[in-house]
Parts: sequence; structure tokens; C-alpha cells
Amino acid sequence: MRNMTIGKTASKAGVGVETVRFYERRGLIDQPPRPANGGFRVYPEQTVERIRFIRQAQELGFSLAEIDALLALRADPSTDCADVRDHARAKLDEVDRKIAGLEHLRRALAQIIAACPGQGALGACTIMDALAGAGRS
Amino acid sequence: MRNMTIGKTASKAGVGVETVRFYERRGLIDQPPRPANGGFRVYPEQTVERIRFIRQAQELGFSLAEIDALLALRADPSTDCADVRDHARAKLDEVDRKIAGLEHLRRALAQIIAACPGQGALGACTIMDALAGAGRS
DNA sequence: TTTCATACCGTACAATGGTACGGGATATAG
DNA sequence: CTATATCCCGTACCATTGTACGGTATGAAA
Repeated sequence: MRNMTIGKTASKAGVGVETVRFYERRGLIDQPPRPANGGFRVYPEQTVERIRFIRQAQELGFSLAEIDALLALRADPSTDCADVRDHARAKLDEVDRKIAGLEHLRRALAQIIAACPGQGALGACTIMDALAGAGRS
Repeated sequence: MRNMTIGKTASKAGVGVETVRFYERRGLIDQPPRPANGGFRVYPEQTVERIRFIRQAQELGFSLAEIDALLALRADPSTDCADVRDHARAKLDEVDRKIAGLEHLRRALAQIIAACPGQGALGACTIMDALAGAGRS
């Protein structure tokens, strides 16, 4: 099953053909060898694994730009495991910050909902008041 | 201070001039009266408040499309406060779902970081293993 | 040999919320 | 009167992660 076409590679990796070409343009996967001038791309099995790496990292919240960096780390023989862990930690911090922001938002929303009388004309709608910034400085 | 130019209105509302025109194109704020044909936009004080409403709602996590709906509710005399509360509750649910997703992610990241030996060659890097999908089915 | 799937390429489009630019008109201050 | 600020409009661009399309070439199977 080695030396696959792009379609075979894409389906094995669980992505679309266009996605593979997109990753190639993005520089996330190597230019595959092409017979002479302009023939079909021929992928080694390794490429499937590389695409899976990309998708897995995406599921862990890494952007393609960050995955670029992870792949560079992986390719560098002088990389220590601690370098990789630093990236993971930075991402964890980022996730924590996002959660904190959303929880802040959640509290604000919950509060204006709790203060809402639940029915009646808009003139007495505390949510509309909150949106209009009634309590602004 | 009524009957302001777009620049004055924008700065009072705390946004850029382009943003005001963008909101107008988007239909979020009314076409302001224009003297005869093609003169300058002249805004009433009300517009400043409307832009503030938009920004406040954005801070509470509403998209411009959702703010469209809120503004329509506000303009409709038959709107009951409960209608507004429904929107706020739907947004709260959405925020809750986002938080849950991020917490899921957080756990996954924390787990691979905890399993990391913290130093050493990449061959033994459990984070890289996790990214490569070592444990895939 | 004909047909069909698949491959190629470049470009445009999707959603979001603006920002920037170019060229021209006008208002306000000095 | 002149200079500068501000306004006008239409259009393109920013970032992100792909997806879609049109036209063409090629490989493989029947």
C-alpha cells in the first residue's frame, strides 16, 4: 500500500483531496515526488501519518501555524521533550484563559437573566437595559 | 451636541468611522438623514446609544447577526421581555457548551502534559506520541 | 477503444468583523 | 484665500481553514 495517489492518501488519513493539496501549499506536508514533469503526486505511507498528526494536534486546539512549529520541533534532532512540553503548556494556558473569559461572560449573562422579571413590556426589560449600557460610567 | 457628523458620532460611541459605515451597510444602524443629494451624514444622539448597545451586546458574546435580531425585538412594540430573555438564555447555553468543549480539551492537554517525562529525546516524548495518534483505534 | 474515475492547476468563495486605500469633494479655521 | 481636517464612495484586504469550480489531462478497467 505504499506509493499512493493523493486520493488514496487522503482517504486513508480521513481528509479530502483538497485538504491534502492545501496542506502542501501551506508547507505542512512535503512536496511529494512527482514523476518527471507534472505527473501525479505519489505519497509514501509516512504522509498519512503526518496528516493524522496534524488532525490530532488540531483536535487538541493547535492552529496550523502552531502545528508548523510542532512539526519543525519533531524534525529537529536537537529537540528535547521539554521543548514540546512547553508548547503544550502554553496551549493549556491559552485554553485556561479562554475558559476564564467565557466564565466571566457566563456570569454576566446569568446575572442579567436572573434580574429579568420574565415578562412584561420592554420598558421594564432589565436585559435590554443592560444591553443599552444603563449602568455605564 | 445633537446632529453630529460621522466622526463625532464614532468617537462618542468609541468606535472608528469605518465601523459606523460598516454597521450602516450591515443594516445595524439606520441610514442617517442626508441633506439633499450626497451630503454628509448627520446623526442624532440616539445613534451613539445604538452603537453602544451593539458593542455591549458584542461583549456579552452576541454576534452581529444576533444583535440584528435583538434590535428588531427592541423595535417591535409587541415584544415581551420574555422574548429577550429567551435570546439571552440561548446565548448562555451556547457559552456553557463552549466552556464544556474547552474543558474537555483542557483535560486532554493536562493529561498528556502530566504523562510527559519532562526531558529527554523525542523518541520517548509521550506528547509527540499522543499527537501522532499512538493510541488510535 | 471507449469510458470513467481520478488527477492536475489556478482561482474564487465561505463566515466574521471590521480595516485600509485611492481619489475626490467639502467644511472650518486662520 | 488657503490649508487642513473631515467627509464621500467603492473596492480590496486582513486572518483562518478549508471547499468548490471550471477546464483539461491521464490512468486504468471493460
